[in-house]
Amino acid sequence: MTRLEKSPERSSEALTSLEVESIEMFIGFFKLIGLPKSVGEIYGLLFVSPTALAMDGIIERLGISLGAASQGLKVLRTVGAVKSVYMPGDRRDHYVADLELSKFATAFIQEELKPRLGRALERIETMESLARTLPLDERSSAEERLERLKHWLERGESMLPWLLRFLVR
Amino acid sequence: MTRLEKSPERSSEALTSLEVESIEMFIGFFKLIGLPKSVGEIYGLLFVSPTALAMDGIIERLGISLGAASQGLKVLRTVGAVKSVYMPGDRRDHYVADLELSKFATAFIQEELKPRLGRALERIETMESLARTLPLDERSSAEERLERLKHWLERGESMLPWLLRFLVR
DNA sequence: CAAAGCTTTCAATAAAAAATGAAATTACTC
DNA sequence: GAGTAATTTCATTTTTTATTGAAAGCTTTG
Repeated sequence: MTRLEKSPERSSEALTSLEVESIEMFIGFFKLIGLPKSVGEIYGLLFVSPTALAMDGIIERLGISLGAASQGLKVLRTVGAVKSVYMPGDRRDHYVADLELSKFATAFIQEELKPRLGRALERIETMESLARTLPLDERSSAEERLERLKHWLERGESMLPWLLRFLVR
Repeated sequence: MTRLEKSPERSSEALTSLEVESIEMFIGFFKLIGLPKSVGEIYGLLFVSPTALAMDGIIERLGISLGAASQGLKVLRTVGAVKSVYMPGDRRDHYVADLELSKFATAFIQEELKPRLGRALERIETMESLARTLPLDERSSAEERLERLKHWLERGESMLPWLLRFLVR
């Protein structure tokens, strides 16, 4: 059975302007949530790709390294932004962009925002006990501030479920 | 009229545990929205400070450089996270933390999120015209994806005013 | 208006983050 | 199960970002 000549498509051709636009846009979005350029590049390319792409195709097209591609795809997979698709007769993994864009935001909220708010609220408990050991004049101002911060964090925390619901539809 | 001996308070004493907790917490929050450590340090210190602090006090207490302090305070001022307070008989500026914590989030939304969404939506227009020049088979998949992304971005944009209203009370 | 105090600026340096690619690992094929 | 293809890992290098501190620029004071 004759096997593939690897990625015969337009692997090493220059990026089209459509691809460039997409890539630039997603680089920006991903940077916003703290992900490196290479991750945005990969997603941007996949987003406008009409076919699933194998890792070596991505590498050639974007001119990034093996390591960056592998790690970038791992991130995208764990965030659910990309999924791999079975291609009969080809042993490479092939990737497509998952179009549920809300997943990025959701992952960011669940994995960054929510835990950070939780930890901050714990920290405030600690700070409140520390404040109780202060001389009275300093104590009251510290306590007021902590109270205020706590309030605000709780407010933020209470908003997250709503936000998540909004995002998933 | 006898003038100040500069910052007679506890300027160069080690940080208290309360201060350390506060600083660590704010470093984390500020990093989340892409601001450097020094900015978080300054805000964290000011947040639990019962008195307004001058720049040289901040420098001594935190052990950061003049430049970092000046630039950090500038950022905090422009974001509205800190305000300077007049201290009679002292020509240095004195800073206090603004307790309207929502300002950070608001500034982030107004200055990062909103413009980025706007630019992305423009970009999509461009991409839509580019897509129209594609061969038919590629064209329809690209158009579907763009349509979907556009929808999602518009949704996000429509949520921002609500979010802002929620944050400001 | 000169001198001193305070703040900002910015070129140089240091620290952190990301990318590279060779080597190790895993998975598939015959 | 040996051989090869695909993928991951990770020590090193590159790039990016933040910090430093000397010098310049304001402002106040006497």
